[in-house]
Amino acid sequence: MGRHSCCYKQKLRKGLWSPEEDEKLIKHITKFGHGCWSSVPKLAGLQRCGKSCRLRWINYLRPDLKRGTFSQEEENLIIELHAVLGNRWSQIAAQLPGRTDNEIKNLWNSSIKKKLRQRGIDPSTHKPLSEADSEDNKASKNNDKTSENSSDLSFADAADKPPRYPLLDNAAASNSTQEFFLNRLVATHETSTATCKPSDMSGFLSFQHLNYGAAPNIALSINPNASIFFNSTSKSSENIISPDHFGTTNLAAAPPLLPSIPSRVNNNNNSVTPFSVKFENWDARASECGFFENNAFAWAAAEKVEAHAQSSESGINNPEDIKWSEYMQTPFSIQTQNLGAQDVYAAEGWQPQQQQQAAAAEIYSKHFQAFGQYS
DNA sequence: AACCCTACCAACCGCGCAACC
DNA sequence: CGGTTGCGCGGTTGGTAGGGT
Repeated sequence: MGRHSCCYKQKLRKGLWSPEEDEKLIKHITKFGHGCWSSVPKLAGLQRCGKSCRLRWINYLRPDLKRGTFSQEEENLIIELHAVLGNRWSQIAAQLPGRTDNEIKNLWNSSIKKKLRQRGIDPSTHKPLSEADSEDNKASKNNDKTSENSSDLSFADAADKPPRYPLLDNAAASNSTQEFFLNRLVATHETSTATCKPSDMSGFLSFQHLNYGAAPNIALSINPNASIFFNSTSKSSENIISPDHFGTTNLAAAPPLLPSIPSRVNNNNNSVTPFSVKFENWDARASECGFFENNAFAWAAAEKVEAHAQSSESGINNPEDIKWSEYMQTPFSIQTQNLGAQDVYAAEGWQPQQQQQAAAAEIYSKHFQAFGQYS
């Protein structure tokens, strides 16, 4: 206590990040890594505090971020993990590749909490509300009008039943939730001797153990040969995707799972997969980092191919996050005249999407007005 | 058209912890 | 060994969009 916030220093910008700031930060980190965060803004030419830069990178600019809407499987997993871990968002996020603690926290507070209550489940205790009510006030019998609708949550039963968490049911039917996860933690630490990180719970839920065969949407292929550029300076909690992050002992022997994340698929709005586009468009492509040369993000391309195939087959339109195109794709497409996003997509078996780009450009210009305060 | 309300989410803030000096 | 620094986490805030009246 008592320490001054770094942002109290004079002339440090606060508030929303402009595309130019994002560009500076990304360029700097892709070239040099973040190293000491406090030195990043100076080296990158930003009038921000290091803390702000770190936050922006972790929550928004990191190339391995998935973004887009959460799948039902992801929501269920969050609920299950929250039942065990509580509000330890970073640990929950560690089990959801491409998701940030901030993102999960926001989802929890804005959506999941409400859904749980509607289903008669206390979001803090994960017990039926009727149970909690009877503890608080035995006289009040809360007859739920909450179970009138069909559930968005696959596990949710009526309020008078305890909540069911199918992943846990499948994996450890006889165990309590807490016991199951604790057992998983112990087992993982015992078996993954070489790579298990002691300081956190990374890998305590491998995808196989989480029965992701039943939840393939969160699967992720790992290229075991890929070295991650930021590994040397990143701590596990930053969730830079690395092979040992998902339970090395299991994944090493397992064939790579082809990712399919439906939330990223959209035929109408925008199907931009941010990092493959933006990084290949500018300096990082030619830089020394080998960020893409080593195929660390091969899954992204594979995902696009499969996602596109799925969307073509099913004709299902899913909501898609277009922020990346707002901030990144459009301006960089303009800057790089020889290699536009269309070329990248074409090269990777992805359809050129001029119309989507136009839509993104429109939205970008719309959002850009919001940055007028800085200009 | 204007206002209000709600939901969403990016960003900030304060704190704890660990490493460093 | 105590102070300082830097990082990460969780809680909270504030801006914006969208829907309703």
